[in-house]
This record gives sequence, structure tokens and C-alpha cells, in this order.
Amino acid sequence: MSDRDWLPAHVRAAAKKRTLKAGETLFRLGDKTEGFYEVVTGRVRMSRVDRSDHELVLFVAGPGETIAEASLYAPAYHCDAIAGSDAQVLLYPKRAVLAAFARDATAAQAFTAMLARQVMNLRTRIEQRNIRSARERLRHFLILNAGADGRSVALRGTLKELAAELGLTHEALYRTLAALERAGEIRRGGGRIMLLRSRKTV
Amino acid sequence: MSDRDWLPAHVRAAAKKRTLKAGETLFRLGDKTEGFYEVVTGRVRMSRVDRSDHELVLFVAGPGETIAEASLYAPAYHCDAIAGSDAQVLLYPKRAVLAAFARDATAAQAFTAMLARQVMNLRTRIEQRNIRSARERLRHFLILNAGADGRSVALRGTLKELAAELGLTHEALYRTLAALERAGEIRRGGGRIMLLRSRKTV
DNA sequence: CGGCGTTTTGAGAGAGCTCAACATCGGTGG
DNA sequence: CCACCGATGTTGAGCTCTCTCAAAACGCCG
Repeated sequence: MSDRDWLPAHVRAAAKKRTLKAGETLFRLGDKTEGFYEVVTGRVRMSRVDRSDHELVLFVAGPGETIAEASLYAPAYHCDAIAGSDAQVLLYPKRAVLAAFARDATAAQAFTAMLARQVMNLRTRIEQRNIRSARERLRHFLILNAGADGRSVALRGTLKELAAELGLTHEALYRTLAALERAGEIRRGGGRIMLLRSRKTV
Repeated sequence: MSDRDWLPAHVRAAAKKRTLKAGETLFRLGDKTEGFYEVVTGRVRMSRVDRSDHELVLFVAGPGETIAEASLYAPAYHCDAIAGSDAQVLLYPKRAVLAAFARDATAAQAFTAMLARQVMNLRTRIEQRNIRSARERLRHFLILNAGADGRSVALRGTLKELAAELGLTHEALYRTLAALERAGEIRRGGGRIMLLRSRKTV
């Protein structure tokens, strides 16, 4: 989900690092846009506050994710960004980025292509969230993330993190994994999940 | 979610209409990319088929939604697209679109900006799906979609459609609406939902 | 060896889903 | 104008599944 190979090196070099304490504000709704950010460490949440002072979380960004890409084309930010933990972020200055895109059509196209891919991925993820059953949701994830051979999935982090990504509690994920393994559908080991046979071997 | 004002008129004019019967294939994984599509009527689902012939739905597009934007920058489609019902779609030919972008930087930028907005919206939607409680999810939707005044939401379709958009069964939505209305939190009428007071009037 | 976080399993409760019946509304045709 | 019909809207009852709270085994690192 986080391929940032789409930014020309000289733009990446123009990025400014910023360090945030937990709870610190990165920008607020209405602030003039400086550019978009990439989260390096920690977490930053985008949110809006309704008239009754309730915070409405729009998105929580973790390491490797970018936020406020749309700010490149807007004069002001459309929501608040607040560090959920101590965090480091990179600011890609609007001016530098847009200038690079104007000069280098390939760079602009790479950026657009990246966004198009993201749209795809996000839509897929929403579809996944529509699946209620933990088992089916996990299957959806496994098949979608199986390596080229379609037979095994490499786990990038802990199972707890995977549970969060899937929108399940870690207990539910453990149980479902155990059930699938008992059913002979998968096998686990060495940070990987091997897909054995599927249920309908038609 | 469906603002297509980002395509220059002459590109929109170049679109080719295509009519599909339910179950008909629009394109298949590996097909050479012709361009991206917009669904006019009916529904088209993007899906992939795993080795056991199970269809894995990635995304279901309805009227006004576009699919396969990423195909502009890829030589072949990455999944299948199949009409879920009788449907009409518009094909925006890759060649014409890319040519327009090359000629007209503003058009290209508008497209990119649109994608960036979509990424935002989709992320917000995923965040919404993380909310388990039907009541909280509905509140999230209402506050987010309240008009400029922040006091009422215009319903675009039927409540059943809204339920689907929220990822709830229509029964659950009806009940939740009734409960919120009973609690004096909202009022319904004339295709609108009025937000009254919020629970914590601090 | 002693913590600390992940992984695992258990028991119970709550919330939404499923199935079902019924009301309501708009359009259609007699 | 009214009866009929299909789709939307509404409410009820029971069930399933995940979440929550709890406790314990495991693995890693100082």
C-alpha cells in the first residue's frame, strides 16, 4: 500500500522532516495548505469536529502512509491532523511538488497512477469490510495477498497488526486461523501462511 | 462521490457507450486495456477468480461510478469486470484521455485532484466501516454528510440503498433510525434527516 | 531468571443478522 | 375510481457470531 517510488528524487529531497509529540496538531481545518505529508513513525489521525465538540475520525495514518494528497489542489485543509502518538512526518511542499509535476510530465503521471492504484486498493478493502464472517474475510485477504504462486502469504507484522488491518479483534483472528488450520485449509509457519486446498476442490 | 466534471468535454464526447446483459463480461484479467469505464445504469462487479474457481469480488460499481482508472497506466487489466445486472457503461478510450492530458495540463491536474479526493473519501469510508455499532456508524454518516448548515442530510436514494452504503442490513438501519428518532436525536421527513441535538450537549 | 508483549484458549453477553409477517406507497389496468 | 401488485418501509423474535473480559502459555530480551 505504500509505494513512494512515484516521487522524483529531487522532490523527495525537498521534504521537510517534522517531529510531533502525542496530541500535537499537524494542521487544522482551514489552515492554508503547505503540502501533503508522509508518516514516518507513529500515527497521525485526520478528523473533523462537529458542532458538539465530538471528534469524528476520518482516517488514521501509520508509517509509510501519506495524508492530505488532495491538499495539493486545495487552498486550505479540509480537516484536522493530530498526532495520535509521538510521530515523525515528512512534509512534501506543495510548491516544490507541483513545480516538479509541471516540469516533468512523467512524474505527474506517476503520481496520478499511484493514486489510481490506491483507489483500487481502497475499494477492495471496503469490499473486504463488507464481509461479516471472520472466516470469509480472512480468506478474502489470504487469496488477495497470496504471492505470485498463489500458495502462501508472507506476514509483514504481528498477527495483532493483521487483525487490526482486517478489522477483527486479535482473539477472533487467532480463533479463525486455528479453525482454518484444523480444517486443513491453511498451514502456518515461519511468518507465512500456506494455502492448502480450498473448500470446493471441484 | 461521483463528480465527473473533471473530464474535458471533448473527452467525454469521445466516450463510447456499451450495453451489457446481466452476466456479460466487460473485460477479463489480462485483456489489453482499452481505457476506463463509467457505469451509467446497472451494476458491474470487478472480481478475480482464484485457482479453485471461486470468484473474489473486489468492488461493485453502480451508476455514476468509474472503474479501472488505473488501466490508463497499465497495459492489461488486473481483474475481471462482469455485469451484475443489465447495464450501460461508457468507455473512455485510453488513447483519447491520455492525449487530452498531454495537451491540457489542467485536465490532467483535474483528474489527479479527483483521484486524490476519492482516496480521501474512500479512506473515510473505511474508517466508518471500522465502527461496529450501527448507531455510531449512522451518526458518523449523518454528521459527515450534513449539509453546509450541519443540520440536515438529504437522502439521495431509498433507505435500503443507504443501508447498503453503510454496510448494514436494511432492518438494522430502520431500527436504528427509529431509535434515534425516539431518542429525539433526529427527525425524518421529506427525504431528509434533520439532526436535532447531539447526545452530549456539553 | 524475570518481565513484557504476543499468542492462545475459555466463557459469557450483546448486537446485528436472518427469517417472517405486516404496513405503506406508487403505479397499472380494469 | 378502485383493486391489485411490487417494492419499500417497519416491527417482532430468535440465533449466531463476534466482541469483551479473563487467564494462561509462549517467546524474546535484558
